[in-house]
Amino acid sequence: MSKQDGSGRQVTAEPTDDATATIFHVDMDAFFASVELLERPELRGLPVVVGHRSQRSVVTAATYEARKYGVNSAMPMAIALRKCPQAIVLEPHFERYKHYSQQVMSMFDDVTPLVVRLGIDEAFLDVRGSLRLLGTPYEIATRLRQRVHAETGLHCSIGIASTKFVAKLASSVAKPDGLLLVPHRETLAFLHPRPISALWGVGGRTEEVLRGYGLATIGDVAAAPLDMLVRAIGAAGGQKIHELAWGRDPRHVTTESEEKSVGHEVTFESNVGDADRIRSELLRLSDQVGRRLRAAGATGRTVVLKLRFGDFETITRSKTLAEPTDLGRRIYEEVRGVYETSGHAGSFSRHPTPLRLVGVRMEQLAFEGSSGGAVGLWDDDADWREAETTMDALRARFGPGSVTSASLLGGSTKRISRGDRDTNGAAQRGASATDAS
DNA sequence: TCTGGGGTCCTAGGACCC
DNA sequence: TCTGGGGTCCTAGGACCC
Repeated sequence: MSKQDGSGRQVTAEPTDDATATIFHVDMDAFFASVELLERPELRGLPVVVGHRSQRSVVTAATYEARKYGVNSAMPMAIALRKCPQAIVLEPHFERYKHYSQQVMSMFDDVTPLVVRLGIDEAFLDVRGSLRLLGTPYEIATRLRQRVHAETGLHCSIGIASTKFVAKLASSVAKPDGLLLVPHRETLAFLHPRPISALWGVGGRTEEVLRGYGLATIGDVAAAPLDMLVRAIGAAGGQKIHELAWGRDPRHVTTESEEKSVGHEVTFESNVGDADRIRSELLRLSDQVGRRLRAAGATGRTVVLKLRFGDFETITRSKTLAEPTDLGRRIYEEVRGVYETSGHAGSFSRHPTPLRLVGVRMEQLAFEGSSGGAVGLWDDDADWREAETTMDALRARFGPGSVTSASLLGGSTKRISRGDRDTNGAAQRGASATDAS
């Protein structure tokens, strides 16, 4: 059924030129960790994890040597180090990852225009239109893997199938540094023996529920009556996994869609009860969100405040505005209003429940040029827009941390900026330049 | 020494309108 | 007079994914 290819990895024996399987899922192997090892080749073969060493951090990536000890990404760093005390912890360098990501993604673009990026280290490709020019899917994938390694030193795995879901599953089976083609007619034989947790959308909770119904494999889900699945996990989810279990997945590899929300959040090193400190974080986060919106040419209509308490209980409170905005200052006004009425700052303000996380998100985005008409603005907002645009320019020149809206707001928020330790000398200079304008 | 930060999608209830 | 049905918007929470 399957054989080893030249690099010692599993591939299906036949037929490798199955033109019904043209969808690739390309997944970089232990991406962040592998990029770090390019700079630290002496650490090859050792258990390496990427992540902060701080109290509340989690593992961002782990080499396969570390995974042998049960270490996985998203695992609390404390637990990872308990499982593998000799693990070498490296700080993440996101700019580096972005750089390699762009390099690799542009190689995908050379193969086909039908590329959908999934985060920083994965993509779907449909090579349907490239067969005549570039060869069979198997040949295209083999050359692509070789090129990625030759030009970056990184390894990737590729799953090839007739649908996205099966391709993704195939790449996970092929990992690491592998290639697996599942011909269309072998789809069900490939799917049905696998555990339900392999289904897209089935995480820990859903797996538990489905196991309660006696379902263990994808084949069990395929054989289960649809109304039982709907009763178990809801209408949409039930339908979806039933379709996936039969190898049906209508999603095409099409160009990416617009973002639906933009947000930032922060987990404190230790819980914070002080409402003023929370307000200053909200200002900083609102400012970041506004900056992201302006850079994307978008405005948002709904602001969402997120609070996580010491016991991990998480609440959100939102408010939809009459007018959309892309200004950090407006976002802050609204999110602060929501915060003041959330009960955290209000009646308990003398002894607020300590928070472990605060977040700010904008939803209901509208993009420049898209329908919906012009954004209505108050005169006041026009002035602020000018000020924040100036801040954007200063940041572009002097660095991201050079100006903060705390320094810009001045006056009543001086109290807040005092707690903002990011404000440095450059920020002060930037702020006065802005104030003068 | 227990849980990041960026998101998407779904559900469900209530308000409101016709 | 004691109560329909459909549609849309808003809000809150939760599961899941990378």
